[in-house]
Amino acid sequence: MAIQRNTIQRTLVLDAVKTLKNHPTPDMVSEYVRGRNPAVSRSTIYRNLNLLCEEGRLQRVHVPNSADHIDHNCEPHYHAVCNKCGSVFDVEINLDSELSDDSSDLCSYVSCKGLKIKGCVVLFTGICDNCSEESKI
Amino acid sequence: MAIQRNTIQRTLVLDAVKTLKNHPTPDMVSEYVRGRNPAVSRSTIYRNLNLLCEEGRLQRVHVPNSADHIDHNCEPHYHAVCNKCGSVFDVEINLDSELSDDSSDLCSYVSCKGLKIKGCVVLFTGICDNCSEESKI
DNA sequence: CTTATTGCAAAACATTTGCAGTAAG
DNA sequence: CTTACTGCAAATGTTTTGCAATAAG
Repeated sequence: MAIQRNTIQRTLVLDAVKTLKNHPTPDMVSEYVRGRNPAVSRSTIYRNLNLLCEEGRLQRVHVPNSADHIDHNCEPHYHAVCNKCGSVFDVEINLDSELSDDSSDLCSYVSCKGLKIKGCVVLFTGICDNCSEESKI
Repeated sequence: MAIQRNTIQRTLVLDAVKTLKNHPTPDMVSEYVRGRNPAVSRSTIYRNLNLLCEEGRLQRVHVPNSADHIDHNCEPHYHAVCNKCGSVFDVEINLDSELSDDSSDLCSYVSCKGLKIKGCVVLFTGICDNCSEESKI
């Protein structure tokens, strides 16, 4: 079912992701939304994030061993996750590389017996500045 | 804690993954193991898969919206998942491409503000032959 | 003997769902 | 009015954990 009505809950959810800008998890969205309207339920957060992602107004970032993260930027681009704190960052492509923003380009480099490859998910990993600072102390 | 004892349960778990060869989920491992020894508990399956992966004797393949899959082949290589049935396949690199088996090579193509990139996870997606046959019928 | 390992049941975690009530159009 | 949407509570799927009992070395 597509989006047909503009509820205050829906607006709050979309605004939260756009305001936070930090690839929040549904939980972080929930916390932010509840700060402005404590009555909004967790199910509504999840349902609206799902609908907004399906409509292409938000983008989902799957992170292993963690909740999903939500990106307000729907243009194709890569992400990186901190192995310590789980924060998600946007990644920049080096100008002189063969890699493009569109990860499905990688598909032309590979083949697979028994499966027709259509797309590709890439997630970079590392340690964020915050966490590497902490470990120095 | 590292592996120190060779229990029959541990042997059954390792044998299951090596025999099945199809990147089974813990559930599929459990079913196979229980076919040979119904007393083995699910916790033991999980605990042994975790230990064997930590030791580098098995490899874990994270699949979004699905249980993990376990690979008996620990050499670095890429995987693809069927969007319909969730089966996991090994991917072959085209000989004349810049892509190598080691996904961390991709890291040299990108940079990230606020995070030091160390590695990279790649998962190809598509439709397997079985599922595309089914949809033709 | 010692303690790593097991089985069980319960908990944890992220997310979805059934249903009756509410509100957007 | 109609029915998309919400809130709640309960269920789902996957994995982990506390604890007493077992067994590997």
